[in-house]
Amino acid sequence: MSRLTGASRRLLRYYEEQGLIVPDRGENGYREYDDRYVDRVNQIRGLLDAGLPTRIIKQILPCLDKPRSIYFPDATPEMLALLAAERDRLTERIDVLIRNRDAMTEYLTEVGQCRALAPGSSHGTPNSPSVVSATS
Amino acid sequence: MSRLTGASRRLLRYYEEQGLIVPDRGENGYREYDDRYVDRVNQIRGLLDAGLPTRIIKQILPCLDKPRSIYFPDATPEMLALLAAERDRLTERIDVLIRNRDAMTEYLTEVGQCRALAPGSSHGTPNSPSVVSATS
DNA sequence: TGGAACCTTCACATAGATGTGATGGTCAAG
DNA sequence: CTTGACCATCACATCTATGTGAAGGTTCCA
Repeated sequence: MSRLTGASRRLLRYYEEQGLIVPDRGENGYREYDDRYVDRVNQIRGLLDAGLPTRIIKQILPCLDKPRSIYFPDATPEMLALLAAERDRLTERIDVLIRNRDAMTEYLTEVGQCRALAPGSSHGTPNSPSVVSATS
Repeated sequence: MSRLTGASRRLLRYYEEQGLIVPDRGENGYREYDDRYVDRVNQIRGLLDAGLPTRIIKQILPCLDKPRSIYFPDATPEMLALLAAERDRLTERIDVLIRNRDAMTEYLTEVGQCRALAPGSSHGTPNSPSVVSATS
C-alpha cells in the first residue's frame, strides 16, 4: 500500500489513527488494504495538500467516496452544509493561489525568461495585478 | 500593524525572525512598520496559506516586491529558476485543489442542494470526474 | 507621580503531519 | 531451526506555524 500510494507506512497508520481509513485485519493482525483504498489515500493526500485538516477530511470524505452516485445514503444536512462551506473556503484559497501564481508568472514574464513551462495542466486567469490576501 | 494585517504581533515577530520582514527600529527600539509592509505581510500570509514554507517564501519574496517593475536589480538566475519551479509546483497544487473542489461541487450538485454559492469569485472548470492526487 | 496602554525580549507550550527507532510477532524459504 | 523480509505497536523526535505568559521598558495623558 505504501508503495502504491507513496505514503509512508507511518502515514498510513496515522490516517488510520485519524479514522480516515479503516483497513481490515487478517488473522495475524496484518492490515489488509482493499484496492479501493489506494484511491482513497490519494484523495486524502490531495485534501491534506489542500490544507484541510484530517478532522474535516474525515467528515467530508464519506461524501466523496468512490462507489457513490449509486445510492448516497447518510448525507445529513449538516454534512452537506459543511461540505459546501469547505468547498467555498477551498475556492477562496484557490483564488489566492491563482493570484499568487499569476503574480509570479507576471514577474517572470517581465524579467523575460519565462521558460520552465508548467508540466501539468494550465488552469487559471493569466492576468490580475500583483498581490494577494489570505482568508483562512 | 497587527490590526492592519490580521496577523498577531507574535506572528509578525515570527515573520521577522524568519527574515521575511525587516522593520526599522525607532530610537526606543520599537518596530516601525513602513506602510508597504501591510501588503507584504498579506502576501506572506497568502503564500504561507499556499503551503509554501517560510524558507521558500523568503527566497521568492524579493522578486515579488511591490515597487518592482521599476528596476528589479538583484535577480540571480538561481532565484528565477527557483521562482519558476515554485510557480509550477503552485500550479500543480492549484490543479489538485480545483479537481477536489469540482468533485465536491459535483457531489453537491448530484445531491441537489447546491445553495451556499461561492462568495468570492468563481474560477475553475466545473467538470472533471471525481478524484485527485497529491504532488508535493 | 501615577497609571493605562503600548512596546520589548525570552521562553515555554501546542497542534498537526510526519520521521525514526526499539521491541517483538509472522511467514516463507533454506 | 534459522534467517530474512515482512508486519505490528509504542513512544519519542522534529519541523512549522502559532499561542501565551512573564518581566520589564516607554509614552502619554491626567
